[in-house]
Amino acid sequence: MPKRDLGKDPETPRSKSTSPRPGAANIVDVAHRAGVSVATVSRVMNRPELVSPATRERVEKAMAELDYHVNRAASGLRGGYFRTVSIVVASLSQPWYVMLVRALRVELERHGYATLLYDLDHDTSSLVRTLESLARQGSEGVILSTGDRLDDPVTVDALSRARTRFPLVVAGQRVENATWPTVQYDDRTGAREATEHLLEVGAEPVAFLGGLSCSYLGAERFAGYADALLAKGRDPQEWLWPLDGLGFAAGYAAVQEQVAAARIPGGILAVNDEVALGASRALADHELRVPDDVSIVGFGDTDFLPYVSPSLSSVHGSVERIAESACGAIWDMFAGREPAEIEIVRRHLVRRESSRKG
Amino acid sequence: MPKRDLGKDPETPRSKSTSPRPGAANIVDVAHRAGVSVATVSRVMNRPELVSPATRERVEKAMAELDYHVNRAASGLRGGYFRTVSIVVASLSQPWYVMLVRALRVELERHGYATLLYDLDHDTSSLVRTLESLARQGSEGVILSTGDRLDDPVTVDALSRARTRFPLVVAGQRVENATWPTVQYDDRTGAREATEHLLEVGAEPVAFLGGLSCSYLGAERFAGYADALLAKGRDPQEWLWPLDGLGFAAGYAAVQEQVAAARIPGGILAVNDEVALGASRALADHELRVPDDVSIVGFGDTDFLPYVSPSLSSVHGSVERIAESACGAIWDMFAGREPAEIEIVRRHLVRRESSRKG
DNA sequence: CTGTTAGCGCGTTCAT
DNA sequence: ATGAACGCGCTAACAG
Repeated sequence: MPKRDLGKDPETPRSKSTSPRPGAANIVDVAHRAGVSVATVSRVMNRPELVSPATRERVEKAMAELDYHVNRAASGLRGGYFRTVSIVVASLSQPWYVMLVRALRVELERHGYATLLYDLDHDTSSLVRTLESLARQGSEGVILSTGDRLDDPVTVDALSRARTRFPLVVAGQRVENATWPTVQYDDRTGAREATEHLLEVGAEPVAFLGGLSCSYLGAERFAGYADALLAKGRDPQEWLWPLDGLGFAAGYAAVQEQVAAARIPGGILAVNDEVALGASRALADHELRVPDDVSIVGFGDTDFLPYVSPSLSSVHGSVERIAESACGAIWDMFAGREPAEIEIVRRHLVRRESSRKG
Repeated sequence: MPKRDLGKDPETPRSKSTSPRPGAANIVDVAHRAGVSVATVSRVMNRPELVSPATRERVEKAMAELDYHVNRAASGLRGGYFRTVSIVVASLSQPWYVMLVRALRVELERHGYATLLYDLDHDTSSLVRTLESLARQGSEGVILSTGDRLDDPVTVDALSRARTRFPLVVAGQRVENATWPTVQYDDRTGAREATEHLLEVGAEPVAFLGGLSCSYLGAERFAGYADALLAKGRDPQEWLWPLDGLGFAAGYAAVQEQVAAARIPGGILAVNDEVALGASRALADHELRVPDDVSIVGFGDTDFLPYVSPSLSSVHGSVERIAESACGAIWDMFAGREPAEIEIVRRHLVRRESSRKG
């Protein structure tokens, strides 16, 4: 297997600039201009506390005058770091992952790190490939977030090997016997509470709208749903509705199909907010009113929920906390410390019109 | 002004790994194992046609066995390229920019390029700072997309200087006398057609919901709106509604305020889809029906539009075309060719429930 | 507090 | 078709 990482497409033109930018100032130029050695310039950038204020000022002036910017390649080569972290997400078509990327970026930027972005588009083989090529792409660490199942042997192997190459933290799920740090929501409890809420407002029976086969999140949320139903002596399998995809269209199609078959529940717990909105629209198209006929609760508490009609209830969880924890684990690993193995972020239900007492 | 790009926060732990990964194989190891010189290994990676098939195979086998991955830092240092492009967007809170990022990533990945992501969050000073630090962050080129005004002297200067440091393409707007290549939508025509459509369905008067002061896009779309109104002898200023922000909440608040003041139009052209949805909800909260009382058209044709109630009409424009053109310009510049100065992508209206003949 | 110096891993001549 | 050797710009020892 060839290990070429670069420009596989012969059509792709390659950058001509063999040496960086012709007129660009380098550290030697700055040192010269400031009348100091390159080491001092380097210190001003990396360990300013070791340089006298007067010297530091001279150097900084020289840097400004020459429009100097450190060369990341040289810096990374010598120092072994890049001040760059990779984020790998399941799919940017899902708003929650976008929220996560935003939160992570803020956190990373705050610490002076740049962000490399990868989008798997729910393709597992793409995960393995991405992990493989991430090896030396120039990022110091990787934050992976996906709700898709990660526990098949090939993926676990890829993840384990990746872990030996760079700090890796997985946001969103926990794999048995996994060796990497994990941050995730308490999805099971969140789903149980949401289901209990639906039962409380009399929205029976409650259907669970979410695919399970290849979704870790779906399975986890279904487990919480099942907890609530079993406590009431109901069969959780009876109103388990399969879903083909995780977007608006999938939610719409699934509900459309069930309702057309005259299967009409009192409430729907959707695996995410997009599916919930799709479901809501499908119900509307069948003259079913939300929440009077059918209540709906989604997952994620995405920003559009208050503005759709009816506004959608959803299970909230702080994405900032996830981001902070994930970055915290990364900083720990950078520092050679052992990160906390698992961090669980609590969820809570946000009630809106779609699940009011009807 | 100090030019430090790295870890400003003293609290941030720094990566310990002085040399990359301890056990990582490098090009020397591969050469040794394959019984060739490092030059040959390099050729296998970069100019495989110059290596005999037999040798190539031996080298590739060695690379696989050693789990070798080229070191981007060293490669970039020597070769002056990174196979990385930076994307800078106005705000990831707006779905259109997310769509753009997705499309760009696909295009870049297809050509073997990684993606660095920056989010300005509509902060102009942040743009200047970002551009500044992008200088040598390790990306070969920059694609900037924002609808915020770029034509103040400081920004233009920052952009012009950036352009001397790396290939830069601006997606979304054109600045007079600008020296950088631009790809953008034909927003003015799109807005005119949307307004004409609203007039056709009898949704008069038509209000324009969009801030102009700091938004290039707002101004452009207003111009198209004004074109249509002026052709009918209407005053475009009369129903120009200011907007504080560009999200759901801003659209909601603006319409809420106008309606509370008993200013009720027959139609609303919103500067984007989020604003349109916020507006739609505000109308609903005032017992105004869409489209029977008020029609709405947005901009962007975001994916949730068909699933809200009523579904929202919107001005569509191919984000893939924008992405392709932007990348095309980047490849041109990489190859030393002059890119096309301006590329305009056509728009067209997608009619949905919110602007049906009422 | 500051200067000197040795590589980091790779791509590229220029040899052969 | 292949190899030897140089140096890209920077950081981190170490020396002073």
